[in-house]
Amino acid sequence: MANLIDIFIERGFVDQTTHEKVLNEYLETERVTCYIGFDPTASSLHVGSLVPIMALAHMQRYGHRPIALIGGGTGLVGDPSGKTEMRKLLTPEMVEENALGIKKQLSRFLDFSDGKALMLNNAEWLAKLEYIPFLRDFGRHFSVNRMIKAESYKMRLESEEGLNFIEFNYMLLQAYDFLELYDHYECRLQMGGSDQWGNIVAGVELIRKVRQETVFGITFPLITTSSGEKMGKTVEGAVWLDPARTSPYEYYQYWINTDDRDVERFMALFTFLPMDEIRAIRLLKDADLNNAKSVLAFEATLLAHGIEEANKACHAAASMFGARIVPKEILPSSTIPRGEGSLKIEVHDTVTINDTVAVSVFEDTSVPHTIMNEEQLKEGIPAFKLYHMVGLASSGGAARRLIEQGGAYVNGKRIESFDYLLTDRDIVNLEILLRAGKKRYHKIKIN
RNA sequence: GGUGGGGUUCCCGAGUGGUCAAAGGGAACAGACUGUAAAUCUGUCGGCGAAGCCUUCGGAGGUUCAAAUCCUCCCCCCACCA
Repeated sequence: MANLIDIFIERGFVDQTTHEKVLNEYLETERVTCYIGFDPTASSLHVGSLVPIMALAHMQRYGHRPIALIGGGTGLVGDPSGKTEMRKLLTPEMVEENALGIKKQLSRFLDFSDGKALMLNNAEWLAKLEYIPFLRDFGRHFSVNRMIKAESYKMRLESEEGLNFIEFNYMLLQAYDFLELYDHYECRLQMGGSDQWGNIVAGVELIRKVRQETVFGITFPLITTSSGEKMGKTVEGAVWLDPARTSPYEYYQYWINTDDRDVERFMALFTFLPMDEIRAIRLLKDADLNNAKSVLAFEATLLAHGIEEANKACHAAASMFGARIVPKEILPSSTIPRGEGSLKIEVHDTVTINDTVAVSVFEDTSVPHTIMNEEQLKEGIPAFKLYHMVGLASSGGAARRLIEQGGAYVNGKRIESFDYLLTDRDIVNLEILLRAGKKRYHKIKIN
């Protein structure tokens, strides 16, 4: 079996590790249990959490047992690591609700059957802690002198806002989690983002002090895009894994818009495609590089939403932006639909305008859409109002500007005037295709 | 608790009575160029069917023909001292 650490390093998952050598041996010789904590700060995980999720998934693929630990207890305290501002404190009800959503999403990446992966909530043991016994048994092992030197607290200690006591305790609780998981699940490895280094090391040290045992930690690098942004941020906010918040179509679009420079790196991190194939895309350019982006988008959507949604998103993209045939030589292991045969777009009718946009009609609900009845259109509705209504513009004024700047298209044709009246005459095959700018689409479906 | 400094539009930040919907930068959006990428250039960037009007400068009052700007009270943040 290939050593997992090597796989992790090869795919870009590793920032720092503790006891590199011993950890290597440990992973080579045993079926291990490892854990990563997830903050239940929202009812959905987002793209920013994909690195830890993928790390757990890799673990499982190599026969190890991953534990996803929901921070139901620690979420009540708030982790200050790497944060410039204090976290909002969560109520127990919120944590409970969020944990449910998170489990659902993790189930797509991890197999929780037969104890092959576990999901635990640290509220289980943290809520029961008593202050005095906790301080006496564990608090005495923590040196404040060391804690305040921790990188994870540094930013806050130097900031104007400072660090308050509840947050200062976070590290102790996370260290205690590790101990708990070590005691009850033989978990000897904790992973996390690079901002978690201090918290992870605190756990490693606590276990050494109270159990005289060596346990391990791995941190992931903070993944940013080449333009310096954090992963998973768009104007609309985070890119969520919950299809109700970010539709599979938008999710697919997020990935297809990946910067050229990031394709190889992201492919290694966010898909399971073999590394030799991924390395090959380094040589691609222009259209072929775009094909590689399609594969990235497809594979990422496949993992997060399943094959059916991935196919739909892929077809929707093809119908909106033009079909791409991904050659067999590019990422051959990917199951992305390739070529004529597999790319089924039911084209009942194709209207080609200016040879640039093909409007095809087929059953799909991926592209954002609004349902209207024909009556509403009979008397006509000014374009800028419609654009605002369906959310392609944030206000009437914004819609007006958009149109005046030439960024609005109806059925592929640029509209010249903001008060262009859309009527039932604009309906083509029971829909009207609105476009804002180069890549934002919205369909009006009739009836 | 004391003293001093602050809270401005998405973010940073200028503005100390009218010329302020508020400089400048960033982000964002559109156009051109392209490959649904990046870079670059140009334009836009509170709301309203756009004339004018309305809302905005921590909150509430007040002075004034006129307030982001002056006065009063309150809330919050920071620094130093306790």
